[in-house]
This record gives sequence, C-alpha cells and structure tokens, in this order.
Amino acid sequence: MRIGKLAKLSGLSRDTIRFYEREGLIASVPEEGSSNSYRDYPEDVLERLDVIGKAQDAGFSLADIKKLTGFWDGQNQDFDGELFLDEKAEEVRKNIERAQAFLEMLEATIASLKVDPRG
Amino acid sequence: MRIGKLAKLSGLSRDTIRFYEREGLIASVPEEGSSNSYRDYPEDVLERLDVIGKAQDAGFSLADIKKLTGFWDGQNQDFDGELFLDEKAEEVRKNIERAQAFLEMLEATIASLKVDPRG
DNA sequence: CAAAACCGTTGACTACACTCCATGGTTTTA
DNA sequence: TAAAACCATGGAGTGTAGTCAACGGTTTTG
Repeated sequence: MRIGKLAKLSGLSRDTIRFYEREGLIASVPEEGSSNSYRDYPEDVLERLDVIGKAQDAGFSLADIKKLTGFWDGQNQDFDGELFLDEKAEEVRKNIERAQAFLEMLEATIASLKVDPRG
Repeated sequence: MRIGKLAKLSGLSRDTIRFYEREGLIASVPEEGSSNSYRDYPEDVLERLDVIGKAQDAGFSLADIKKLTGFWDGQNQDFDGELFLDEKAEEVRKNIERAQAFLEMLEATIASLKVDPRG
C-alpha cells in the first residue's frame, strides 16, 4: 500500500513513517509496474508499526527496537542477542511493575477525591 | 539534607535534581542556621523523586507530573483535577497493557531462542 | 483536462529531558 | 590551614523522536 493509506491505518503521520524507514525500522519497495517514485509498503508493515508503538510504551528506544527487529528479520548482528533480549525483558518487567505501583497511587488519589472532593 | 546526599540516595545527578526543582517538581529550603547559600532538601523529597521516576515509567511527562504533584500539594489549579486524573489513569492502564503485550512477544522470542538457538 | 490530492526528497526546526561547563563561594578533612 | 570536596548560578550543549515547509513530480477525480 502507499504511505497515505498506511498513515491512515496506523494512525501515524507520513513523516513519522518515513522517519522510521530512514532509521531502518521498516522497509518498503518501489511500487510495482509504475515508473513513478512511489513506494509500496507491504501489509505486514502495519503490524510492525503496532509493535513499535507497544515497544515504546514498554520503554524501548528506537535503537533498541531496531536491534530487536533486525534480530527478528534474521540479520543476526555482532552482539549477543540472547543477552540483549534477557536484559531488556527484565527492564520491561521492572518498568511495568513501577508503572503499576504508580497507577495505584493515581487510583488512590482518584478514590479519595470521590469520597471527599478536594479534601 | 544537602543535594549531594540526595543525589547519592536517589541515584539521580545533582543536575537532574536541580532541573526538577527549577521545573517546580520538588522544593527545598535555605539550610537552617548557616549563612551560606546551601539548600536543604526535606526527607520526603526522596520519596517524591521515586514517584517521579515511576510516573515517567508510566508514561507521564514532567508537565503531567507537575500537575499531579501540584494537586497533591493542595494547589488546586484552574483545571478539572478529577477529569485529568481519570484520563491519565486510563492512559496508564492502556500503556501497561501495551507494554505487557510487548513483553509477551519478547518472551516468546527468548523462548524460541532457547529451544532452537538462532533458528 | 484541470484542480485537487497524493507522493518523494531535502533540510531545517521543535519539544522534551536532561547534561556539561565555567565561575566563584563554602565546608570538610588530613 | 591548605587541599579536597562540596555547593549555587547561569547559560550553553546534547540526544531522542519526531515535525514542518518547500520543491517539483504523479495520480485521481469531478
């Protein structure tokens, strides 16, 4: 699909999609059978963009995401993939725990508000 | 306590602590009974710094955190605190869910690696 | 077939959250 | 008491993740 459709479906801007492509997080091919310069984004890029969003929410930087997707895509880099993944998973677990602890504070604040507005 | 001790105990740099203070997220008082310009950070600032870290992991910006702490500190701003808190709590819940979904992908990747290294 | 809508490229710009450096003063310590 | 360690202030600089504007070309649509 073309970038406009991908932008609409993913909820990201064209600029962001191009930015991710420049960074090597996603890839496109020249549109088939047309002499323009338009790029064609495979369907699975949509899923990839979704993963990128979730990874960011989990605390991954784009550099981290690039390592991970490069790993998925079979380009085993010159680093210990298993160690990287183990360490990152641990980080994510800690992040989630901390976010949950914070959520509880937030919910307690809300609850106290409902009992006694602005107490 | 002085900023050096606070930095050591919190794991943050002096610069970060001063930055948070400039941003209005924490407060200090002049050190008592001394004619220097040193600042004294109350004990509870440590806890506050911990909350700030967790809030960031939950996806809060410093501006969000400032609103929340201003709210806690009783300076009820000119905004609907309850609405803000409700919306933010919902955002955090979604963030956590997305992070958890991502964590599962990560763990699946790790698991498949342990079964069949680089398959 | 013309206007509107879309596309790619380049490069500058922005917001956020720090981080560093220089300067000069104050405490602590050996 | 001198050196080392600490402190405050101001301002500049950094990295990350986008975002915007301008240009000219291509497709789609009424």
